[in-house]
Amino acid sequence: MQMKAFDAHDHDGCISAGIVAAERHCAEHALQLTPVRRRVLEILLSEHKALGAYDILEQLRADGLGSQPPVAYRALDFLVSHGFVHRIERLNAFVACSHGENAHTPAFLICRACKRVTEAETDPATSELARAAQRAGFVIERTVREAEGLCPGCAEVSRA
Amino acid sequence: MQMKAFDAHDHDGCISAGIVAAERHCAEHALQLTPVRRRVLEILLSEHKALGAYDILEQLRADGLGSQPPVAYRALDFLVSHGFVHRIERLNAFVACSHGENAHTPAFLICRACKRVTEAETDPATSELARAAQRAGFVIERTVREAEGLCPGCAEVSRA
DNA sequence: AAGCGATATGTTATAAAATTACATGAGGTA
DNA sequence: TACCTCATGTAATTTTATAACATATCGCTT
Repeated sequence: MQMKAFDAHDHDGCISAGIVAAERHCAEHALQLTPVRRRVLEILLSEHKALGAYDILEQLRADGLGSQPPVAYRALDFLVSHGFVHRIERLNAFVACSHGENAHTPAFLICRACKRVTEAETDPATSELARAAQRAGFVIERTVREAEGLCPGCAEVSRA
Repeated sequence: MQMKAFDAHDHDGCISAGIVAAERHCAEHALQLTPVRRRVLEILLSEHKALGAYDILEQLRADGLGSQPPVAYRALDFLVSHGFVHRIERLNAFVACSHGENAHTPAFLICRACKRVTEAETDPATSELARAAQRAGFVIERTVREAEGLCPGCAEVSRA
């Protein structure tokens, strides 16, 4: 299991791996990783933090790549719908996926102090949500699992 | 486990039980269940659906109980912070709690067709989120667990 | 090459959700 | 009374998201 966001690591690798994975997936599925989409993904890959659409838009603007909200939202829709980026409902914000390109059911740990977000792979079948749904006869199409709190580093600081 | 929202039931009982539980809790804890707060709780108890703050505000306005957004948001903040109401992050909306007054870690099943929301009690300790947090050394303060899909009734209709 | 459909982007305007800041009011209590 | 706390009233603004319509680009067909 990867849980890089809260640990020191070679972050340049995260960026290039994310871009490469997206490029490959797009090539294989006849999808267009256009300049705007690619740039939005890069922006999100540049830190393990969730960014709001307007934060991203600001950076796009600085790059001369689009200045109106729909530009950012459309790129984000594309990236989210193909699994390159996840939306964090709790924050109305977005993070780059950190699990290569395969479909998955992620859970997120959101540090309220340093704002980093880490993605944990979960087994949807064994979750409480799935069990509750089964008991109720409910057909799940999408789930949101997000925990807010303190990452190891920030928890330690706050105890000190 | 209660999972009333998707089943036929004596709904008047839900409303009065919700109000009574809130009244009692407020009396015991020296909290004020003011007319606006009480009315917002009633509005939310009147259906097992999530309502946006502005939907609620509209009803308050009709009742002459307040017409500006902060009125609704303040009442909702109060009700949420004392556990009488839950916020559904996925919908930016609110539902009345259906589990009496004790603190709990609910999960929600949201039907995208009929819009009803049901609350399932979960054991936070055994959840995927808790396991992931434990592995990472993350201290959870709050969790969001929401599943979107089709309730039993709407799933059947869509299969027909 | 001209025309066509599909996909992506540019731009204006607006909607929806939430908060800030400051004024007012209703109770208790010293 | 004077004061404090809690709750409400109100105006203005900020933040997040979408609708609607125009333009551009690319591949395909004829």
